Amino acid sequence: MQAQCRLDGGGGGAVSFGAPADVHEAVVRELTRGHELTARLQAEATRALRGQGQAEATAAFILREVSRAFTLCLSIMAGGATPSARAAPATSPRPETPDSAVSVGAPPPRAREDNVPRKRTLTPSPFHDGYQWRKYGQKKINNTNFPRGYYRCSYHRERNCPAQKQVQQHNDEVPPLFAVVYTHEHTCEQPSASVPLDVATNSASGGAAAAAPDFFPPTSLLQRRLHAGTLADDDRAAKEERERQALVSSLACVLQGRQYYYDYDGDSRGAGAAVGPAPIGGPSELPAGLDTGEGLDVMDYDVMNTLFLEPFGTESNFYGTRDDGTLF
DNA sequence: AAGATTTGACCTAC
DNA sequence: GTAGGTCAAATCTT
Repeated sequence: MQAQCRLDGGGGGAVSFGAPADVHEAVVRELTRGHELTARLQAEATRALRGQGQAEATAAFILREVSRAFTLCLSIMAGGATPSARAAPATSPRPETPDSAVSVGAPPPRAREDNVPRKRTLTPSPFHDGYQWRKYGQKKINNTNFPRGYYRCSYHRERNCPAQKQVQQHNDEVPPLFAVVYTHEHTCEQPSASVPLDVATNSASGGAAAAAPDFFPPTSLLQRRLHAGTLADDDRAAKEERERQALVSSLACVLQGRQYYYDYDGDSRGAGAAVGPAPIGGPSELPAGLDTGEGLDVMDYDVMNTLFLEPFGTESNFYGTRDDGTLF
């Protein structure tokens, strides 16, 4: 991966951390966020470029490579296990956690007999991963503040797809983060598919295909009506507005957490030129337009820069905070 | 009416 | 016995 991230634990470093374990945790956290954003961008790009032939194929290819790079880095951070090695947890250097591919600091889930490899991640948008899910249970988990929801693929029955995931709110912040645990791989071909997207495994192929992205609601009735063209225009407009607000909210959360803020130069937009990144404020200050009707476009472009263009560009693309809280 | 969600009961591993 | 995961009837939504 060509992205260059200024991240060290010393005084001259980008972000201050204490023990090496803190650095490790921070790296895993950022990689996990990056991976999640890549998945979401993949879904967005799929929708935006649908039917545009070469552009669609090129974007899909590059995003798969970015996703694969995140996966590899996460595997390395997990202790040297490769994605394929996750299928054999007995050989993992960290056999104590069945979902050792990604650790987010939450209590490890109870061990299961089936030995199914799991992937756990934190995300502000637990329901947007390109797949359609159906909730089949909810459980209050001991020593946690939030119930855990159990979901399986909407095509579990009709296509015998074994994919499942668990979603549990992770913190009290606004907007909140959610811990998502994926189990099993999708084996179904979901409708409106054009680009494979398997967030659970990072496998770009594997026969799993992405449905049209959706931000609301968690499962599929509204999506199906939209796909079927049975949604009234008013409903469609309302849904688009909810999608827009959800996207802005969740992306703002991610960017706030990272403190990666970018100036947006509207004149250079669309020409393909990478806009020079610049910190424009503290964690509470969002890029201009985020809370306006133009927010989505700005965020789309910034996320594209962050994940798509700049990893292949120059250094100095990443920002953090000094010990005194100022941005650099 | 069909499909999704909720929720208490049940199952199983520890 | 306890806790996590799943089932299935009841309820809700469209």
